[in-house]
Amino acid sequence: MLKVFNTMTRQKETFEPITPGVVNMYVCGPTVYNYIHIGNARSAIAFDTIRRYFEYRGYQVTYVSNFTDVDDKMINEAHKEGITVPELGDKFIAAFKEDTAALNVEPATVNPRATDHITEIVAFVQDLIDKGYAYPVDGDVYYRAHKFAHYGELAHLNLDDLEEGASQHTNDEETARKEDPVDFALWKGAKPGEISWPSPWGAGRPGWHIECSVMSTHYLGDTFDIHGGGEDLIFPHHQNEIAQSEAKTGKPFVHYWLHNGFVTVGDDDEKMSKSLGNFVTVHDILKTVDPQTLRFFMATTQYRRPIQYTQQNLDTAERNLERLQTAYNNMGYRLKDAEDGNDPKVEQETRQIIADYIDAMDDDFNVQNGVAEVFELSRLGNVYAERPVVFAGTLEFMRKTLVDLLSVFGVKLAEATSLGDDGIQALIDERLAARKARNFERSDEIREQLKNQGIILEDTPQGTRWRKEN
RNA sequence: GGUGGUAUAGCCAAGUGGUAAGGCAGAGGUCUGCAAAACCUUCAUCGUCGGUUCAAAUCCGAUUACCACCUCCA
Repeated sequence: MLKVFNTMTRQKETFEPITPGVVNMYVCGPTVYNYIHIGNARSAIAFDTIRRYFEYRGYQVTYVSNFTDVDDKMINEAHKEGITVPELGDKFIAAFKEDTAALNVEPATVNPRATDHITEIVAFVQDLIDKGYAYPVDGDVYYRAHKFAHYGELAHLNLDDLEEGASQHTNDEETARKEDPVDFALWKGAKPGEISWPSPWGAGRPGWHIECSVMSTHYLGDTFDIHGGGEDLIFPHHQNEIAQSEAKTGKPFVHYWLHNGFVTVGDDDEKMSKSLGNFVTVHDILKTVDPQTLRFFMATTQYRRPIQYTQQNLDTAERNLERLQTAYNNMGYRLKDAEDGNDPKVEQETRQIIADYIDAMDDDFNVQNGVAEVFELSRLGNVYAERPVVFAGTLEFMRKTLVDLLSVFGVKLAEATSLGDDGIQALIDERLAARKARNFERSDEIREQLKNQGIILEDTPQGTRWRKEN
C-alpha cells in the first residue's frame, strides 16, 4: 500500500488514484531566465524519481511540468541580453532539456509554456471575473482572496496574519489598486515596451499563479492526483492555484500535494536560490561532476529532506555508486563460467530484498531504506559471485534486479568492458606466464604499465580480469 | 511576531514504546606472491532538562540551536 505525505493534511495518506492504475501529476517547473540551479535539479530529480517509482509499481503516469516563460524576471533578463522574451525562453528551455537529460530525468509527457496558453488564461480569468472572484482595475485583474473560503489552508496560514504581513508590503502602486492587500494579480497590464497580449482588460500578460491553474487543468482535468513543487511554492503559489482553480471549477483541484525540500549550500546550511545569488547552476556543475553521481546523490535523499550540497557528500555518493557498479560487474564476470540453471535459495533471498525495497519505497518514497536494500542485494550478489559454482539464471536475475531497483533512482549501470581488447589481453597473458615462472618483478611491471593507462588488473580464481579505473 | 520543519557515531542517514538499518571514513581479519575487488568482525544510548511507563531515540512538558515559509524563488 503506497503512502504519500500530503502537505494539505500534513499526514501520510494511502495513495488512491482517481483512475485505477493511472497517475496524473503536475510539477511546477522553472522560470526560464537562466540555467537551472541545483535546487531546480533537485525538484526535477525528486519528482522524476517519484514518477519512476509509480511506473515501477505498474502505474501509467501522465507527467506535466510547465515552463514559466513570461514574468518580470524574464522581461528584465531579456532586456539585459538584448533579445526578446520568447528568444530568452527558447534558449533556457533548450538548456533545461539538456541539463535534465544529462541527469537522466525522463522527459515530461507535456512541457507546456505559459505563453502558448494565453487564450486559455484570458478565458480562465474572465470566468473568475464573471463568478465574482476577480476584478479588473486599470488594466490589471486581481483575485479576491477573502472570497475564497479556505484561503491559507495549504500553508496553515490564516487571513488575518496574512493581512498583517501583506500590509507591510504596501510600497508599490500595485497594492494601491487592490481592494485588499492579500489579493493577488491574475493579469498584469503591460508597461510601455513590455511584451504583451491583447485581452478584454487591455494589453498585458498573465500573473504568475494563473498559468499553472490553467495548464494543469487543461492537460489533466479539473481534478487530478498529484501536484508537486518545491516547498517554497506552498505559499503563495500553490495556495493561489487552489483558490483560482476551485473557484472556477467548483471541484477539488488536487488530491495530494507533494513538496520537495531545499538544497543548501555552504557551512551555514543556507537555502540556495536564484534570488539569494548563492546558486550553483547544473550547467557549471556538470563540467566537473559526473551527472550520474549527482543524480544518485539527489535521488537517494528522500524528497522532503533537505540536501546539503557539499563536496564530501558528493564524494560519498560517488563511492556508493561505484560499489553498486562493482557488484554488478562482479556478477557479470561470472557469466562466462556459470552453469545453466538456478539457485532457488539465493533467488528467494533476492525476492525478499525486492519485497523489502517495495515496502520501504511505498512509505512516502523512503529512498534511504530503499537504497539500503539495494546495498543488501549487492552484498548478496558479491558473495554469490565468489562461489566456486554459480548458475547463470541466478546471476542474471540478480543483475536484472539491481538494474531495475537502481533505475527507479535514475541510475544506469554500465556493462563492464569485454575482455577482448587485443593489446591488453596480450599483456595479461604475458603477465600470467611471468607469474607462473614466479617472475613477479615482470608481472608487477605489467600491472603498473596498465595502471598508467587507467587499467586495473584483478586476479581471481577464475583468472585475471581487468577494468577501467574510475 | 505567526506557521511549519529539523536535531541520532568523524560524515551522510534509517528507526515513532521493548535494549540503535544502511553507506562513507577508521580499526582488525580472510583471500592474494604482492595487489585490486569482495567478504567477515569492530566502531553511537539518540541536542538539553524533567515527566509518563515494567520499558522511550520513539509519548508528554519545558528548553536550546539551526532551517524554511509568512514577499519573487525548486
